[in-house]
Amino acid sequence: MAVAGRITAHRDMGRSQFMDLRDQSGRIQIYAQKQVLGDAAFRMLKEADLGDFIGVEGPLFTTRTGEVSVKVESFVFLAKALRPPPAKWHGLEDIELRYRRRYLDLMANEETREIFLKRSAIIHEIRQFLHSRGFVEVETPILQAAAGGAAAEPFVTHHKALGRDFYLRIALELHLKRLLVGGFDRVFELGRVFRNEGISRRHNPEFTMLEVYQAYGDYRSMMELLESMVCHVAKTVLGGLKIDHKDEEGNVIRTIDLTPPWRRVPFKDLVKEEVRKRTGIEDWFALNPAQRRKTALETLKLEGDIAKGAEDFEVTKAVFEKLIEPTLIQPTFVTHVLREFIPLAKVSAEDPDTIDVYECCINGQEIAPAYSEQNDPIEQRKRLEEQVGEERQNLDEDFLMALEHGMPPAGGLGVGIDRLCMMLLGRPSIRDVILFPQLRPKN
RNA sequence: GGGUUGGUAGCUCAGCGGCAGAGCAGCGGCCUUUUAAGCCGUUGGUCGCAGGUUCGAUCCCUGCCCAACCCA
Repeated sequence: MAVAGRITAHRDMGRSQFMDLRDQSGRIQIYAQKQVLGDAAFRMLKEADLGDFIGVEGPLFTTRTGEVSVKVESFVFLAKALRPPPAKWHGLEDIELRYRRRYLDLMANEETREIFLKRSAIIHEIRQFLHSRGFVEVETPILQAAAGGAAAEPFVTHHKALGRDFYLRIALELHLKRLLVGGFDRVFELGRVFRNEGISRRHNPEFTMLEVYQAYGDYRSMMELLESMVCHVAKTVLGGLKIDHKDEEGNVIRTIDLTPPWRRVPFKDLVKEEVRKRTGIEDWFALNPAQRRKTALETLKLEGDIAKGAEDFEVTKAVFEKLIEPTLIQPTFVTHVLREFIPLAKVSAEDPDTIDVYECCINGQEIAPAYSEQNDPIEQRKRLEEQVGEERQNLDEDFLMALEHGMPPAGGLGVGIDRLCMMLLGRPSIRDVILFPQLRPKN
């Protein structure tokens, strides 16, 4: 038997010694005896520190207490640790150190290793699922001359040779749609996007996004796709569709039930009902913009959530995001979202104020929006020009030109992978599911 | 941005005006089936940073840095 790994514990008995070796696959105990190794070699093995890596050879045997162990006949030093590992019993509890020096957290805490092994499995199963449905995985530029596809502040960087600034992408959308124009009917990209915003329990400035586009589909087919994909992942990685979230004492604080079909409810119905419950106003959307603003600020107490110059639709958006989204714990497709929210989606035939879009909320957070993609080049130009206003340099002219060559009707889906992991793994902070979350640099 | 809590040895923490402490890790011993091994001994500090009050500050005050949580 030959094994190698890091020394994580040693129990010195004088003329014999037990050690625990660990690698990614687990832990094994080794047993060394002076009588077997000889004075010099035995002494050298005892010199090894916690954290060192060694390889040992020898037969397997079972100890008096029943543990299968390797009896060391020979060993070799593989690597030296100059600094000690975190304490064996308490592990590493300091939350700041766990984020800043994740390697120590991984060394010390089994739970952390579990989370990131499962995150890896989740991403693997997402790829499996999409491949099985004929989707092609692609990679598109991260450095972009104009950052489009979402309303978010981009990071700016600089290309020396070209002598100009570039933006880090804030979404994958516009390049994937170019591929639809090019004839790739089923594409997806799983990659990092960057948004120049604050850091919180739910926001990391760089995060992982999945976007999927399916020609000849629409937002309804994207419901089936998302439901099936998330259920596939939950079954294969977690073994079931019911997910318990626990507090720090291990008490179950909520159970998320992913059993399809998920609830479907129009955006306006949700807002009307919530406003009626809180204010008695029968129809929020029958109010005029001034009344809406006054109600939101004074009765609903959203003064901090609505900017001074906020547009009317942003007032309604704040009502949804602050008062309704946090209550959507069980999977819910919020459909028929107001058209101003997303300029890249098709207007709904049923209600021209709204678009063929859903926002899928689970665990009190928006996890995935999807829409019937706007593919009318003239309408698309109009909507994007309205959105950017005077700032024409933010208009992606190449994308608009691509659309003019004809894009098939398509359903598109975006999934915040980090938030999906939070939901599936029951973690309350995005930092718990990102290996190296962004913190303020120390010193 | 505001509030609350925290930052003391490598790790986990106590101490809260009067010599800087414990457990684990480390180091030196004893111990040939242990597993949080055990026993004896022992080293280790910019008490987050900078000022202030005081005979004397880890402790009280002010400012700043970092973090977690809550609020906006």
